[in-house]
Amino acid sequence: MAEKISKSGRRQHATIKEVAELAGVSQMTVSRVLNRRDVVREATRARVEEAIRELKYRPNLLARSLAGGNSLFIGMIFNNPSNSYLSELLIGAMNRCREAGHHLVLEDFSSYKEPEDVDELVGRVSGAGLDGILVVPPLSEDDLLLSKLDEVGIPCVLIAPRTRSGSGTSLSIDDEAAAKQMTEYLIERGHKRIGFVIGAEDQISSHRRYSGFQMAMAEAGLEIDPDLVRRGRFTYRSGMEAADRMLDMADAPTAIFASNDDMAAGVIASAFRHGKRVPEDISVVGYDDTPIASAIWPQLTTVRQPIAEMGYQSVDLLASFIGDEDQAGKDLHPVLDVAIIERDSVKRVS
Amino acid sequence: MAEKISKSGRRQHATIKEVAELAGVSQMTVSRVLNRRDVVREATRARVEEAIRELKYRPNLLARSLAGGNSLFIGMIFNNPSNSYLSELLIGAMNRCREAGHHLVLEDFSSYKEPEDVDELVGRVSGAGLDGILVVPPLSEDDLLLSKLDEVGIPCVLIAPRTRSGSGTSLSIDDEAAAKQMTEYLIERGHKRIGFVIGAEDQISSHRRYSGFQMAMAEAGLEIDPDLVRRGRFTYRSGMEAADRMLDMADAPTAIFASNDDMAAGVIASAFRHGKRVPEDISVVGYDDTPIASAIWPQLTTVRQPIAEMGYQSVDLLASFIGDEDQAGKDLHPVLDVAIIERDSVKRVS
DNA sequence: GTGAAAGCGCTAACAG
DNA sequence: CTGTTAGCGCTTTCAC
Repeated sequence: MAEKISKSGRRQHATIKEVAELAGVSQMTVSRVLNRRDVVREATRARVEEAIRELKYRPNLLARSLAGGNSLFIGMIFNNPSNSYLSELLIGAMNRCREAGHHLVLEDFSSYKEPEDVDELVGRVSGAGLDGILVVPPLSEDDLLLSKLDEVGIPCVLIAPRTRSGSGTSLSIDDEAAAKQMTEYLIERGHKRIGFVIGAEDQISSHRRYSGFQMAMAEAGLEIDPDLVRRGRFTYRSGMEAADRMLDMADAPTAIFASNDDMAAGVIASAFRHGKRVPEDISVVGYDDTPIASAIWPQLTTVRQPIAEMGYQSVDLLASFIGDEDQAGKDLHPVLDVAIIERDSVKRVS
Repeated sequence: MAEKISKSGRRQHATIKEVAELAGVSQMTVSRVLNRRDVVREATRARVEEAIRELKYRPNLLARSLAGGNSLFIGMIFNNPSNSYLSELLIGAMNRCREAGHHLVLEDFSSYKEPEDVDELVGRVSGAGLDGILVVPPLSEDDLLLSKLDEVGIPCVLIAPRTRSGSGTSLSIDDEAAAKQMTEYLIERGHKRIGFVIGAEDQISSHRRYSGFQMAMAEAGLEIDPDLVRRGRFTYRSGMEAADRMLDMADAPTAIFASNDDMAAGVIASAFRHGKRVPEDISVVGYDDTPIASAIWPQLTTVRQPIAEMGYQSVDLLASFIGDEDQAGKDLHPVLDVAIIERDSVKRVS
């Protein structure tokens, strides 16, 4: 280790200047091979790369952003800090921010309970010198907040918002297609009497997921028994209650599709209370692939959203929205695909 | 809004130079009032502060850290990206990093499955020019990884590690005291026959939590029935199985303390299968306050760790460890306090 | 008390 | 293809 140690005991990293000296070129040339801009001659590039390796040089991101002048301060607002969804979003967003030299600033909006709170909170982000904001659900479904944000004119990317319109940009996943796919998965495995637990009435994803279920059933020529469709509130308990009603029926379903994992876990609890085994006596599927899906037993077959990917892309979306005057020709509301995660809660019936 | 807009359409923030001009002083003076170093004369300071307000000036953190020369690149390694624990830790750490001008770099170690993987992974962080590393559990309990990290000589803060010793620093919470407190909570509410589900054998927190349980029982003069102590694996299913055995007994416990929330949820599922109501027929408590604790029904009374606070403090701990030559007189292994979160899974018995 | 100069490490603009 | 000259916005000397 030939590293210099400053008086503070910190490691000094090699700088571009030292690399340039070792390679016998100018700083600019080093900078060029780093950024692969114009083609540096093969021979010089090799020398520079050798020097970089030797000195274990790593570009200083701070200096890079400062000099480059194109580094955004991006805020991320959320109201549920203890949430695995947030954790994945954060990872995706941070990774992209680091790559692109942007800076992510977290703003906790947990204290937002009453409509009166919104002004203070929005003031906090608008006065913070942020270049743009990433709005994490369920904040992205809050019309009051959204309109206030729009008022102060700060660029926003809404993550999984209620609607895909609006003055800003948004990033969503196709709930309808996903629910349709999951229903088809059940149908392919021989299920015909399928129960469905709808989510909370005020969340748009509830409707879209139910609609996907309806589409798949219709396409397969299967009938939906109205008694097998119950509304829940996206909570464990509401899922349990919904299932209680279905399983009390003489002609109980062979499978239940709950609109999220919490409710699906509640459905499984209800099955236990009714002396039924999962998946032998009844198949259960969820949606979201939250930690509860793999925590419970049997582990839940469910729908997984590419959450980290959304975090990653949301940064780019915001950056391109801020960077360009004209938004023409750009997809301001991209939609991402989901995947079915097969675990142990579904069984084929004959 | 008198903001200048660059050709790229980005907002230009006011700089220290503009503030200085408006206030009729030098940049240096502005810098001084910002950093509250030596006392700037009251009158000048007022002028500067007025200018700052007028221009909505916010110091550029990039430039500040670059010039200051004291800004760390801190890595955070984890192996479970979809985890609410990580999300809170991240929030705490990021907030402190922003305040202190440090940079947090996330490194996903999920691919670490076999001992062979460790060298490549450690190489990734040691070659990345990081000043230090925050090790998130359960990585902080992995002796192989820890020794490799030690070998390459990169400063680490271990979050909730197996032991409080070691060459680096660590941050933990007092599992034993917390479990003792929770047991006392149950005892105060009249419970005498209390079941306990131990966690996975290889995790040190399992032992500490059980030990806290034993201490409280002993101090209260209560006996521990060996049949009421079962080992689980920190999973839902293992909690369910452990409770199955206890609830099959003629003399079933009136309360069960599971060493984490997943197992507690499994205990509740087992109670359902045995036709018991929670908390009317049996009280159940967990540990961790993960999302599952408030997702299930009834909501779990549990122990909450100050996770975000740990993230926050871990950054300072690392920074002070890196910054100073002599570690004398500093607490290298601080221990944080926990809190009991009262919800609906406990009932007083007479 | 306050200011002027120099530079943190890098990249943009223009030369050559 | 490569080097030179300027800064990015701030803080650190060291003067006054």
